[in-house]
Amino acid sequence: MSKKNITIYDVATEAGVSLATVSRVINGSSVVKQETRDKVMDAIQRLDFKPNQVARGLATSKTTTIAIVFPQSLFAHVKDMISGIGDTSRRLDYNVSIYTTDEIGDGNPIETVMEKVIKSRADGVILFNNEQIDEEIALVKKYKIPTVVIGYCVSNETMGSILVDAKKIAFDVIDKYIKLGKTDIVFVSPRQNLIRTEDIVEGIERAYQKHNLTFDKQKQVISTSTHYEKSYPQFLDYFKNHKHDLVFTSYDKEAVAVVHAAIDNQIDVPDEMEVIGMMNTSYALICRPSLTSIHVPVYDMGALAVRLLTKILNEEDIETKEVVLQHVLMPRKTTK
Amino acid sequence: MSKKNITIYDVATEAGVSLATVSRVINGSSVVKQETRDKVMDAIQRLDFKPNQVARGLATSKTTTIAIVFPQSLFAHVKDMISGIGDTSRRLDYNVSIYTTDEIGDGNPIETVMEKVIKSRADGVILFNNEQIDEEIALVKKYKIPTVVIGYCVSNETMGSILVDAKKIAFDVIDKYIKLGKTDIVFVSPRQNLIRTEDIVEGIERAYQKHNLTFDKQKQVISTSTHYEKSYPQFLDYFKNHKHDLVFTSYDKEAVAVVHAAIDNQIDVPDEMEVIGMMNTSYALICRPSLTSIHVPVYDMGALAVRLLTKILNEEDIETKEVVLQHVLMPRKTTK
DNA sequence: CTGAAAGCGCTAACAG
DNA sequence: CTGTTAGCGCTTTCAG
Repeated sequence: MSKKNITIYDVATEAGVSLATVSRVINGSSVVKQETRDKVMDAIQRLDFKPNQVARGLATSKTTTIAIVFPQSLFAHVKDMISGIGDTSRRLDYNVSIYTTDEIGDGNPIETVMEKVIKSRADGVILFNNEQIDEEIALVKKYKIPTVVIGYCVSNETMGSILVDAKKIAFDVIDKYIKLGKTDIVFVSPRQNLIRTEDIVEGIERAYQKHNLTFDKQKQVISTSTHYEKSYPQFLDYFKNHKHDLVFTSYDKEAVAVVHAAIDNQIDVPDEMEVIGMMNTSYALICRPSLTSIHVPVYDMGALAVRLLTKILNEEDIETKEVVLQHVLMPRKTTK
Repeated sequence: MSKKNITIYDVATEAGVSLATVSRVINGSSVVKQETRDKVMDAIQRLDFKPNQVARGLATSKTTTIAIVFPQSLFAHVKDMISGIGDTSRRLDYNVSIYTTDEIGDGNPIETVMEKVIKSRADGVILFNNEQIDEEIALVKKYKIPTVVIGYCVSNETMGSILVDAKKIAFDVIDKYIKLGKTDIVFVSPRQNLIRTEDIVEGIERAYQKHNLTFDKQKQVISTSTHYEKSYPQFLDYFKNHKHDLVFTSYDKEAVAVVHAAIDNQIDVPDEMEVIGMMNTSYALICRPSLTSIHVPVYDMGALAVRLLTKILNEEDIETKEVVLQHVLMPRKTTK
């Protein structure tokens, strides 16, 4: 507290100009004579002046920060995107604030969290598909705050989405197996997931329909935990009296639990049963046998999310507010 | 833009009081008559007023946000702490902004990043031990910004640390093995790590010294990549003509690479060679055989980091600014 | 090309 | 217990 923060005003007197001029140079305004610009730059240097973003935010009603909000339980997915989000925001000169929901159980988390976002006056928010996404979307809509959501399709004046085509992903793999006569297929999904379970199931159903077969959601969809300590025992028990042509999971870690549990029940993977995971994370590599997985471009999804969001914020021209990225199957040892 | 943001002034007129009074009630000042407080609350409700944090920040020179900065490469560790950081900041009513370094390679990342932190006027920052921690600490010191660093010991007026006793962790395991006559021990570490490699090595050295043996850093410390695609092949090659009593790694994922590579070279784990990892992540569970690992209380470290930081910010009494947490060995199948 | 002056929305003495 | 009045540090017309 000894040396008070130096302000634009200090720079102005130091440089012998008005504070308006200083403001102009730090904002790169073109209309400043080179000579005075230099004087100001010098003063800034000498005083080690760092413009106060808060004050600027108040004056411009822009905070240049974007808020990302997600439930703790979705962390595994989100972390893979944060690199892309971080790099891109940094490049575009945005700050990013994280707001996590649930896990604490105090009152109504989502509303509470969104209230903080509102108060913070973040310029925009990035949401991730999850069980309560509709509620979250309703809230950002209510407060008209520009947002892009990852993994769930919405778009309007101030909203966009970054997606992979979950229905197609599911349809393609299932269709392929059914064609080979392998119709005993099961889909396992933890409750919280970045990719919409509903979409995957719909894709699967379509594949079955195409071949005049029906997919029985009651029996062919298994829900599980994101914790290996829970999912592995569950499947260890399950595979005592079950075996399928293919089990398809919406996240690699759960697929690993399936693979290990199957093997521990003397089911040969992939000869007797094949397994396909999703996201192509390190879990797929570490799994033995190594896991066939569907690669989803998470870094790019994060990067594009902030890019799209900034376009919305700047009211740039936008070709499409629903950008869908390509996935690719990474064949490894759990499939034939 | 149609309906302008409603401000404290609007609720003041709506409630028929002055804006100072409104300010008082939203800040929970005790000296407001219940009756007028009710009037104001009503108005706030009716207008759906959300106080502007930015304006408040400017007025109080407090942003109630803490910045966490780390290199992308440290993400695996940081993500495990963010739950603790998130929950605790939420409870204490702080926002958290993330600032990532490296990976982009534009100019001098750390200085650039810290400059953003300064401009944002975050109340405090949380740093994580990494290769450039000294530089980072120098910067926060220069700008006198309160900070707590995780995994690296510093403390002074405005700084504290959250730690585990890395030297002791290492000393204890190594001492135990040497006592059993198992002296052929190797330590593997990826370059970026939350736990200081230097400390671990020092702990190992002490254990050797205690038994009048010497630890050869050149040969007994192996550095590797955090990417399994890289570390596994490296060890697959390495174990063609190496075998040790124990290999100890500073992160589970690398231990998994070691275990798999050893097994693939017909080295029996744990009978011929034992392996111990660190952090006790899901990788340890998934590894086959399951990996013995040292559990580090990451959630608590995150939680305590923000708690300590807020104590520093509020100038509360602080017993100690270097809080060290307990670790615990989780024995599994890669040790006898 | 530069300066003066009026805010941005809220807090915090200081009176009353 | 409540209202008045200065700011907080910066941007942005509007003059000149």
